This record gives sequence, structure tokens and C-alpha cells, in this order.
Amino acid sequence: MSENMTKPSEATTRAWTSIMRARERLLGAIEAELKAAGMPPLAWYDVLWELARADDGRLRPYEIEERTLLAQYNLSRLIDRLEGEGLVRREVFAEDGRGRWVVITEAGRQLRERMWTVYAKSIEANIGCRLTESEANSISALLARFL
Amino acid sequence: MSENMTKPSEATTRAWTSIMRARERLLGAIEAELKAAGMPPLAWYDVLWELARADDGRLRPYEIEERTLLAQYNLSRLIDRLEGEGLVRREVFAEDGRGRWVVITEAGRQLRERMWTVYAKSIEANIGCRLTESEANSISALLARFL
DNA sequence: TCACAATCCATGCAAATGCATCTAATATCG
DNA sequence: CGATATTAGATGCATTTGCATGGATTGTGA
Repeated sequence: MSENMTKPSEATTRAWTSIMRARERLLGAIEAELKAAGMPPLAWYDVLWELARADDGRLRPYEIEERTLLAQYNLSRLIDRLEGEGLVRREVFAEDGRGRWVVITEAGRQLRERMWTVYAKSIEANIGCRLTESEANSISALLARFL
Repeated sequence: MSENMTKPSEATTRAWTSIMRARERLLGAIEAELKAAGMPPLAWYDVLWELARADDGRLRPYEIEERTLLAQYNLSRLIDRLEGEGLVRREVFAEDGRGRWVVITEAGRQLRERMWTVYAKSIEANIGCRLTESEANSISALLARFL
């Protein structure tokens, strides 16, 4: 707990507010485009994507949690909604009676793909077209410090 | 509306997820430290800070909205809460009967300062100490493309 | 000037979130 | 083994958000 008491530099503070604001703006734009296309929120995509690329299309809730950074209680209820829409289903996890599998359904895979057609265009229109490849790489390399 | 149909590159997509995740992690850490110190959420800070540095310590709601990127209806109710705590007060805006002033109080200024002592430490501990000055500058320069 | 549109902010209601806690099952340790 | 702690996930409740719309005022164009 021995913290460094040094105050952040101007540059550090600007970096922080840039991260906050860029995310704000970009997420706002992208979510708006998804919504305009009649698609559900981005968090649905994140979960469906993690499931779709997992072995057998299934993960434990805590695994989804780690991969998406969703809070446990939020994920639990997001899965409720996804299940209600028939996009995933919960199955028993035999090796541990406390655990569950969350399995993506065919409808879930299809929705994810349809979301991706919109999402991809959005990412390109809001982000890709404003960065060179090397700039994009710089961003992910620099921000990797925080992951 | 003629959109570029090109799909985003790998690098672009990674840049986007880096932004989302870095913000997630950093905000989580910083909000947790504020809360641990008994402080209100970061959004309160943002509003108080914009007011504190504005002329006469006051702004119109729509000005706060622009500066903080808060949604209009969220800001309206955030101001309710701030007002309830005596941190700001609303005053009439004589030139336009639709408008309002939001004025920071002395208690508001003091709270902002106390929050800053915690917030600054958090920014340094989570961000500053992981970046050189030039890296921090690179981040803000690159992300400025989106602002 | 008068009808109509636009702007500023507030608010009712439904949905999502945060927090604390609960249940059920498993792990640990005497 | 038995008591206790820990883990996985769900949930009740209060707060916050999102969406649509409302009320009040100002701008605009015939």
C-alpha cells in the first residue's frame, strides 16, 4: 500500500481524459449505429462473440466475466436476457455442482453474425478510417500497459 | 450516408478493444479508490470541475453537457443530486426563460478539492507510473482523432 | 402577428446497474 | 469426519440510466 504520492503530470492527465472521452464518443456512435439497425446493445455482442469462438460454443459464466470485464451480477442477468431471447442456454456443469455452462445457440450465432456486419462497418467508419495501420498498432501497444 | 463498406483491419479492431478495455479497467480501479476514500462517483467530479474553472463558477446545463459528454437527462438528474447535497445551486438565467445557471457553491469547491487529492493519486498510480511523458503524449495525440 | 418549429430543461416509466446478501456446492483443515 | 471457509452463481432492493415525452419559452416564416 505504500503509494507514490506524486501528482500526475499534465500529460498523464490528458492521456486519461483522452481515453475516457474517446471511448465515450466512439461507443456512443457505434451503439447508435447498432440501435439504428435494430440491433441489441454491444454487451450482447461481446458475450455472444466469446461464446461463438470458444470450444463447443460454451463457457462458464466466470470465464465470460474475465473475458468481457462484466461484473458478475450484471453478467448473470445479461445471460437471463440472452436466454430469454433463445440466444444462449444454460446447462449443468457436471464436474462442479456450483458451476454452469452457458452455451450459444444457432440463433445466437446468427445474431452475432448479423451484428458483426453492422458493427464492423461502424468500427471502420469511426476508427479505421481515421488511423493508419501503424497508428492503430501504436494505440493498442500503448494501452496494453493497462491490461 | 455513403459509407465505406470496407471491414476494419485486425489492427483497427484491436485498437478499438484496447480503448474499451483500458477505460474499463482504469475507471474500475479509480472509481474503487474514490469509493474506498468515501468519495462520490467520478461524474460528480467532472461536473464540479467544469463549474469550478468556469467564469463565476457557473455554466448552463447544456454547456456542462458538451464538456462532460453526459446525456441531457442524466445531467439533469445529476444536478438534482448535487443540488440536494448543497454542492451546486440552480439560478435563473435572465436572458432566456428556458435556460438556467448551475452555480457551484463553496461546499462544492471544497469537495472537488478533496476528491482531487484522491483522484490525482489514483491517476498517477494507475496511469502515470506506467507511461513515460512521451508515451502519455502519444496516447492523447492519437486519441484526439476521435474528439 | 400568428401559427408552427425549435430549443432548453425536466420527468414518468421501464430497464439496467450496483450493492449486499443468499443458496448451494466444494475445499480445507483440525 | 465435522466444522468452517471459500467459491459459483443468483437475487432483492435501492439507485441510476435510457427513452420518450412534457412544459415552458424563444425563434421563424407566411
